[in-house]
Amino acid sequence: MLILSPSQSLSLWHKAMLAQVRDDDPDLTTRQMAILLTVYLDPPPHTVRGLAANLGVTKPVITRALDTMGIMGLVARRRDERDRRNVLVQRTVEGAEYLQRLGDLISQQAAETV
Amino acid sequence: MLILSPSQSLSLWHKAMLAQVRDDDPDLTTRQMAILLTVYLDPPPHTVRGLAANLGVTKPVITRALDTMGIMGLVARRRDERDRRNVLVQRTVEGAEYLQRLGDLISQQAAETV
DNA sequence: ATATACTGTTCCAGAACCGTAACGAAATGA
DNA sequence: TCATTTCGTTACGGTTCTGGAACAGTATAT
Repeated sequence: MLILSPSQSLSLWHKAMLAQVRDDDPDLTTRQMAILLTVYLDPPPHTVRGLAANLGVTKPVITRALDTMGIMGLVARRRDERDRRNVLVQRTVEGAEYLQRLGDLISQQAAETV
Repeated sequence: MLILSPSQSLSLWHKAMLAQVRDDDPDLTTRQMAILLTVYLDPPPHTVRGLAANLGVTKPVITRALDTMGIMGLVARRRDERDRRNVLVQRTVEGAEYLQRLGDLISQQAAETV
C-alpha cells in the first residue's frame, strides 16, 4: 500500500520520462515497455497470443515488438517443444539488467520527489 | 521524500503502462509525454528551443510533437508578441484534464501496489 | 541600410509503427 | 486420412516518427 498523491505521481512520471528521453538509448514504445515488463514481472509461460490478449492488442503487434526487442537483446524467443505452434517468450540477462536500471532510476527519482 | 523500492517502482511502472496500452486513446510517445509534462509542471514560458534544449532533442521533434498534441487538443501554440520569433507553448483545459486523469491513475495503481 | 544572428517550420529520405488480411506449420477431431 | 482449428508470422498499404539540412520571418548590430 503505497501513498502517492496524483501530484506526486505526475512529478515522478515526469522525471522518469525525462530520464528516458535524455539518455542515448532509443526509447521503447509504450507497448514495447508494457510487453517487456509483463514478461519479466508476470509468471511464465508467455506466448504471443497470451501477451496479445493480456494487453488488448493484435498478435502482429506482439510479433513486431518481439522482433525489435529481440534485436536489442531484451527478450528471446523459443519454440514450445510440447506444442510446436507456440512460441515462448523468454527473459535475457540483458533484459533483466535493463529493467533493473529502470527500477533503480524510478526509485531514485521517487526519493528526490517532495 | 518518497520511499519506493526498485521492485515497487517496476511494478508501478508496469501497471501504469498496462493501463495506458489497454485504454482506447492512442498512446503518446515517450517524447510527447515528456514534453507534455514539462509544459504543465515546469513554470512558463515554454518555447520550442527551450523544450528542445531541456529534453536534449532537435527542434523538429518539438515542432512535430506540438503539431500532434495540438490536434489532440492537449497543448496550444501562441506567438510571443514581444519577440515574434518565439512560439509560446500553452496549456489547455483538455490537456490539464488529461494529466489529471493520468495522475489519478498512477496514484490509484500505487495504492494497489504491495 | 545591410549584414548577421536567431527562431520555428518545412522538406527530404529512411525507418518503424499501425491494422487487416492472408499465410504456412502444427495440432486436433471426425 | 482429411478437414478444421489454432498457432505465430508475413505481406500489404498507410501513417508517423526520425535526424539533417534548408528555409522564411524576426530581431539585432554595425
